[in-house]
Amino acid sequence: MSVGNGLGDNSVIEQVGLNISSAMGRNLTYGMLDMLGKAIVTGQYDNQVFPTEAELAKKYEVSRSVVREAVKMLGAKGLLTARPRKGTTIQSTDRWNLFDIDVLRWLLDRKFSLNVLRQFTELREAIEPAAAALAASAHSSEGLAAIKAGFTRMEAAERDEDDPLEADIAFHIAILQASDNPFYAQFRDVVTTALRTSIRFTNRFKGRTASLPQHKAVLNAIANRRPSEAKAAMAALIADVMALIADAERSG
Amino acid sequence: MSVGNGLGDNSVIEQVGLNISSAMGRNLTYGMLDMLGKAIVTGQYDNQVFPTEAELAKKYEVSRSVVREAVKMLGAKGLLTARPRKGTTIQSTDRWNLFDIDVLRWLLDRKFSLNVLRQFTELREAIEPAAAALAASAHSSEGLAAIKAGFTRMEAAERDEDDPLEADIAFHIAILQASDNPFYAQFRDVVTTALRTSIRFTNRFKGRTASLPQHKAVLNAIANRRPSEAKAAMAALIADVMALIADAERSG
DNA sequence: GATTGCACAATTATATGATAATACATACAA
DNA sequence: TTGTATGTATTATCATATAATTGTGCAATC
Repeated sequence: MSVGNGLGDNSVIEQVGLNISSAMGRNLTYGMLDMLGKAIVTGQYDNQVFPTEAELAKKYEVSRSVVREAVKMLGAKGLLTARPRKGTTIQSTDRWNLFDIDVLRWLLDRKFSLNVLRQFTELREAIEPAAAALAASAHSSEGLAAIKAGFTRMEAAERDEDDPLEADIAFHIAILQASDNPFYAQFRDVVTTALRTSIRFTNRFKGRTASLPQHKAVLNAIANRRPSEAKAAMAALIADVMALIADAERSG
Repeated sequence: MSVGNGLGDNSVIEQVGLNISSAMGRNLTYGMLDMLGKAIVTGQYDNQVFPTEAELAKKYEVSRSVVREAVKMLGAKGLLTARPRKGTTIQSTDRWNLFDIDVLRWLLDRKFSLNVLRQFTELREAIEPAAAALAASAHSSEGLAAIKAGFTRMEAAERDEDDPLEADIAFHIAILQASDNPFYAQFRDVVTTALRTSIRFTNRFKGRTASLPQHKAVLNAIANRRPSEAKAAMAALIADVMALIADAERSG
């Protein structure tokens, strides 16, 4: 099945046909989702009209069903919109659902920008202290146990007996969950994704190890049900992260 | 085409067949999305296995393509997941993307959502003061102009020359946008949806009219580039909203 | 009796082709 | 200039067929 259509063959890949194969996802549709999503977010379609269903199907050698379902999912995430006769078009970036983990991952996978990391940390400065305060007043015994477990893992990581990043994440996630507010808990995957990606950066500076005493202060305040203390402790902790980023922005 | 299949005919509607018709959305697929999403969120499938594609297609009298594309969208929003042989299943609520405006709308549309409204306002208590602070230090001239415009609309609404709810929304949205941080700006649609829905509740008590002086304090602080003042003013404003909700929760 | 392997079946996944609906663009008419 | 008809490109919908996946149960084996 030849591919030399009228679209212009500007790359070897295009000539051969982009073989998605379910290696890229759990099936063709999810492979397509990931490939298109990444392409859109990285701006590969910026100065051209987005292809039609038929063109995408031909280019990626999949059926129109696969294309349509992937496009529908990208629509649900705010990246695309489709209209008869008009075609499929990329929505303006302010319509993108940044709290969708796929979108966030695509965003962070691209040429990583300190700017995005800073903006994200600005959000954490609002969310996490508030979550800590809520956790202090509302936590269940299991919630507190999870926070403690996270801290214990951080101590273990200090002794090289656990992964420091995963321990750190576990601690922060546990607090979000302990807030007993689904909107705060919602940031779980977002914080995880963003931290996991940003570690490349922050690792570069310190020998790592997020400050254990600061984390302990947060833990204690929550355990003793002191909301404003927990809030302040968490705010201090994230302020340090922010200072690190500001440093990096200055030094380039 | 008879519908008396083996699914059990427990309602008149089901006997006749649920006619989606594109009146429910811009087309059949979006109608299906809305109908299924609402049904899932309101718990209509809670104690039963979720229907298969074929069953849904028959029940709603649409083709499998329509069902599949709607299901894919609901999957992208975190509500559903599908596996061969296993069928389509509802994901646990902590996987639902609460910052998707459709999901949020379905959540708020259901009865007894005062609790959700309170939890959402707890989030606003963190987000909006921080956004106001950022807006105070980072706002552009257009950003400030939009905030002023929102306030002007609120003044007009006071004189019955504008819709008070829409004016209030415009003010808060403008601040989120002026923060110049896409993660904060992201809350635009969420805040809009939530406020628009919540008006039913808050309307019940006072003649409503969000406090004009309080909003003016926020505006002035931002205009004069005083972040901490803006933050405090906004926090006071939302604390009042929260008090209103707490009142409602007490009185039922 | 427990484990392993195989056949079967249910369900989603994919492909294909046909027709309908939508709405942009153009030409033509008033 | 405005309105109207018509052609046409694209998504929307339907129908049907086949493939892939995987849980279930039965049989074979140890």
